[in-house]
Amino acid sequence: MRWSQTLIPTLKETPADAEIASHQLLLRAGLVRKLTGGLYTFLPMGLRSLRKVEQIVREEMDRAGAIEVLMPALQPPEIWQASGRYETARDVLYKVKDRAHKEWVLGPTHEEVITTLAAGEINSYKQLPCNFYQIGIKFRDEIRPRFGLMRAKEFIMKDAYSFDTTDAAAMASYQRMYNAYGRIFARCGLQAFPVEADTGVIGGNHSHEFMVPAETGENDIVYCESGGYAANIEKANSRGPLTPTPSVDTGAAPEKFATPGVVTIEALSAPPHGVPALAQIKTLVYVADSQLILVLLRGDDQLNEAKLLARTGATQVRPATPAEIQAALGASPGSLGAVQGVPANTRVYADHALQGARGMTTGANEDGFHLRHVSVERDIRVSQWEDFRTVRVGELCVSSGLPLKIRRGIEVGHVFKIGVKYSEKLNSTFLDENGQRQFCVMGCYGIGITRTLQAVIEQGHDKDGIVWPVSVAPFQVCLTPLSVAPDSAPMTLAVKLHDELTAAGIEVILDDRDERPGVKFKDSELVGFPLRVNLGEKSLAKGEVELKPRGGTVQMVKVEDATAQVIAWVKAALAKLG
RNA sequence: CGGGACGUAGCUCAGCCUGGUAGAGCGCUUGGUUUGGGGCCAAGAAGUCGCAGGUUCAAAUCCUGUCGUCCCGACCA
Repeated sequence: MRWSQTLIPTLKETPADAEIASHQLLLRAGLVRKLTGGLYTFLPMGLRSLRKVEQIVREEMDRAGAIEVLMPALQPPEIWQASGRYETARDVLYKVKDRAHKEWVLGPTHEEVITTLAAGEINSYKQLPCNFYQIGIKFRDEIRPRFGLMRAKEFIMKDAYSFDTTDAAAMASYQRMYNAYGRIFARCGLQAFPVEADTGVIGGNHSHEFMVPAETGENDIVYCESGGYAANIEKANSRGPLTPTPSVDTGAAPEKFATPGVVTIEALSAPPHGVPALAQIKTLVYVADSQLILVLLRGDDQLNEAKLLARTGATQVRPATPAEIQAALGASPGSLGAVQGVPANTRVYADHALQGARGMTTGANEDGFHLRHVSVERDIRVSQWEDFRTVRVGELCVSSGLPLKIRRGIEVGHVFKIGVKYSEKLNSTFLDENGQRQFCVMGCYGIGITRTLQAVIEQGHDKDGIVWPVSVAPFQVCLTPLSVAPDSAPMTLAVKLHDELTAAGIEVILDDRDERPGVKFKDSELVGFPLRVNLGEKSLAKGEVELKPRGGTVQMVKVEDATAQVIAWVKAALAKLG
């Protein structure tokens, strides 16, 4: 390939609407162009890298025994109604109408479609286990697309769905995908590691996310330095708060006292009241699937809504409005408490940190008053004790006892064991050895292909541009003749190397532009080709060319050895990635 | 959906406060020069100042509305 025969529109200046390095470089290196918010066109170099990530994923899926299919993006709403997600996922569903005004859904994911397929095609335990995958476009009505390809309205995903006869067999399928994911990210040159994850709207009970550590990531990862524990903060737990909750039994009964204008934990902890946050009870009112519930936490803890969703088993939770709170409890936010005035049919959830708590202070359910000397288990009708709090840095790891740390990460993959949620709803069954009809046990496995591509850039760049792993670079080698006159020595040799390397299966781009050396060097470094071969009159006079690895130092090579040396360099670099 | 910032040439931006002939750098075109790290000189093309109203003799500039972009939050399979 010749540089002048493709489209590589590099930019000297940073586009104003790109915030993070990888997004800026996608634009500056001419890999993509924005059509509008959250929608991008892939240009030739971006497309080549995208195809390489896809190919790595495809090879590893095939190796793991998964079967490639391709499902429609346009889907009938009926299967979404059947699964229940027409409602629960409505916020991200794009809906379109045809000329007869019938509604269709643009698929944000494909559990419904694959399960419908399996319901029709899988009838016997002899057909199981099986695992179908596809690489295709997903549509999600994101509230806020951002960071280029990281969170887009339309993106490319590899999704796989396993079907098994039993829970144990499903775990084996899950483990195969988990292992394949490790290989995939390693081959992409990415440092990605698995963390325990919340299962969210997809449902299920066992899940890991693959995270690329990056300050610009949108997830908080809680991890233990022992290496034995890592979890998304939505899922993470610890041995509890570092400071003990008050638990001395004074025998005193709850006592109402006036706190005019005091409506925050912080205000109550300040003079004149001076009640430390950890000795307060935070009373939150939520609506879980239209059911009003109370959630009690220690005053200095933060509610983890993902845990609330999981522990209550609700499909949706949201904070109650002030009007709903007033109607149910007769007080305003800031003066709420669960000691008195809670309707008998209202479930009261409490966090474990409050178990055994005595001498606590909480709202009196009367504006302008609080209660002191509250013993949680004596004075409050708690329906259910659960872990609802958000873990904080420094708390102790449940297994190792070491202090936990938190860092940011980009989620590039996610594996779930789903169970029978979709097979029940969409009737995916098989007959077992005894002729009994059973539901298929499912798992689902996603990799954000476009996001992975950008994560590679986020992890691999320097001040000059992208530093591609050789496995996903748009071209492995860039030939840079410093003179491009057709019969000049540099150009003649460049053409010869280009043809020899291409014949040997090396991916080569020949920078045949009549530009000054500085421009060509800067561009090749911006786009990030792993190996550049400089062909200039000076070194050619000595019978040599220069090999310049991206981010490395120049190595002089005899002209007659150049082809073999380049091939060896590429092979060695690929081998390192596994 | 709440909070904030911003829409002026392909890109990055100035001009707006204090209304009066539309600007710079990069990029692009042409010519010259240069030739191992985005070189230099000269000439040139290119903008309904996001859009719609309003105020005014006169609006990029002031006012109102609207659309879009980016950031923070909420949300997130």
